[in-house]
Amino acid sequence: MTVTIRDVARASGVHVSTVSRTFSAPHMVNAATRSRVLTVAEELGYRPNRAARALTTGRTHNLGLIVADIANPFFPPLIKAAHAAARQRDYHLFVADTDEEPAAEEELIQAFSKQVDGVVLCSPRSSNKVLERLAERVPFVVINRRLRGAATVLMDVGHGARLAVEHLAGLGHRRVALVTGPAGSWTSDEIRTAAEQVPGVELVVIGPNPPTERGGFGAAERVRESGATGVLAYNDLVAIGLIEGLGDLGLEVPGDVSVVGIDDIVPGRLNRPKLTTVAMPTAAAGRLAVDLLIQEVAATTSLETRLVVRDSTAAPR
Amino acid sequence: MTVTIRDVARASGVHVSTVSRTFSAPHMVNAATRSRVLTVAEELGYRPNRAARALTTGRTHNLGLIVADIANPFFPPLIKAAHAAARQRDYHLFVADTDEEPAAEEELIQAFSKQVDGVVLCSPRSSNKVLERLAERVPFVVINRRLRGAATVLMDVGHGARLAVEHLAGLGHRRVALVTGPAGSWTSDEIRTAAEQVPGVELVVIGPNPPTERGGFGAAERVRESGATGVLAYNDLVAIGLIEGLGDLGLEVPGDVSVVGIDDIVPGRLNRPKLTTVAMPTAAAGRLAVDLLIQEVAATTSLETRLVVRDSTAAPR
DNA sequence: AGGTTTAGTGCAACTGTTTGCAGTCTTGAA
DNA sequence: TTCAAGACTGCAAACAGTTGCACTAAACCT
Repeated sequence: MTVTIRDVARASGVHVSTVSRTFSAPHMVNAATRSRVLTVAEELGYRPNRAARALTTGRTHNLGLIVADIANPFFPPLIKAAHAAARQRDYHLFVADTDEEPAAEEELIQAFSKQVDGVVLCSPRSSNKVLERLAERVPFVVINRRLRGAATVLMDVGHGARLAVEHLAGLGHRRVALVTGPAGSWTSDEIRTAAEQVPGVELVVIGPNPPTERGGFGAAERVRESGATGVLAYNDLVAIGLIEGLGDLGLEVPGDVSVVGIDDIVPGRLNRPKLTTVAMPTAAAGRLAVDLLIQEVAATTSLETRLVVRDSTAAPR
Repeated sequence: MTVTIRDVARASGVHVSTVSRTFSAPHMVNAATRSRVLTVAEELGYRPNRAARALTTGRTHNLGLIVADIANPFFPPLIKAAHAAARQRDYHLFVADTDEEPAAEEELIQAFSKQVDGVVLCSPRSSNKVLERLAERVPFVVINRRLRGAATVLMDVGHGARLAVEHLAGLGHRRVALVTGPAGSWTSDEIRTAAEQVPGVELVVIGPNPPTERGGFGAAERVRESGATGVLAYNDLVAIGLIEGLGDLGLEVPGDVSVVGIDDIVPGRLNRPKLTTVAMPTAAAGRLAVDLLIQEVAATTSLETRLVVRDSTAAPR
């Protein structure tokens, strides 16, 4: 049988409320009593039941984290950091995967609402209207999306994209292709408008493309036709696929064309050539998101991105 | 304020117990009453409070999943599959990361114990003694480890390793190096004993090595010295690092030496050359583990591994 | 017609904690 | 010495459900 607060109370000769307080408000109980209760609790192997506690306090000490696809290499570092931040304050973390389905997103938030103190929603696919309604049921923080009434954590891709194009320009590339992501993607737009602002380079836009390796692979032909010597890809997966596609076309990277990705996922670091990329602070975002949630502040924060130069970029022939 | 079972009861003119039953034992309530209660509940936006339910029933409908490192590419597919399996039966999943620390493992299980109906423990680092004691507090299923009294899901690396070495032998390699993992690793031993059983190849063991890219990189020199033309690496990360190290030494893969990895992680699929590897059924393992947990069966299952031949292996020069 | 089952519902106790209120006992100050 | 203020601690009512038991009424059998 599980040992409860009553067992501890009986065994240490005090009332249950005293036992309760030694755990949830230690300063309210006499030092001697407290230590006696604690040792008895230790002996009996007592651990407070969080569900019961949640019932009265309304706080569960649980958080929810919803991502589009756990297996997409972009997310694990974010999940890991969020988990670490949560544990640090003694919170537990539900992790959920929507499989890119907006409906699952809504469903999950509903299901979580009674069971968590807040949820962090990563790159949500649902409409603003839906999210705003949901935000009334449970506190939110949204990563990578602006949402009225919710705390948001943004990563400044625009800045990174500009750095990337400037890097290419600095190497001497005059014509650079932008291999975009899916139509209507907020990120894709950010990248594009930022890239367009760099003087001295002619930008040719190739897209929309699926945000995957296959998407990049499929764009290789058009990149060659464009005559661009430098490429900024929607993300690392696209960049890696593109490099492979270019290889099949007989084009070397970075010899014939330079390509830079965005995200800085692990496969990019391991790939050959090692990918030059815009590092997204996913870990920082995950950590910050849970901090905002726990402290219940409704700020909207923007995180810096930076350029990581590796081996997939060089001066043009 | 949140709407409770009592609100629904009042609004539909029945007792709370009837409302309770329409949700937890629908067959016990008259069809007409049931539908009335349901529509009222819908109107009011009622959702059962799982924490409260857990208090009386003792079942939380939550599961815990503990892995060594969320950001290690080996785990995300497993986590994703476990999550999907859990959702399918309306369970939620806590995910936790031990950062490779055995102490964190124990701590997490303790913390979970009151809050979940079971936990799946992936490649645990704790001692059997500790785990067996913990198994009394909460049902377990362990992946990748034999443990008395707990359901276990094993992946048959040995079989895969044999296939890999046979593949190399079939290509004509007579001398193959085994780049092992950390000393005392169960997996490492499995691989070795299986590899030794393949006739017609001379096996040279190189190790122990850290189970990382750097570990593989560092072993390149010794691989060259060994004179082996084929290599089986402890895992894909090691294989990838090794390929890079060999490259730095002027050795081409698969031209000069063939290498096969183990795990089939995403970076291996994306790498150039694409990695020949032993595919571990991590997704199946995750799914199976939660199924075992939910059905409370204490079986010990073994999952098949298979060889995926890609571009990092070829006949020797 | 009378007895027995059965379906449906209500009652109230219980799950493990928290917490506002009230009581007791010291302690310090006037 | 008296009174007020603390410091502890106990009491009991929540929190949101579930469930064994009892009760009623209808249906079913002889």
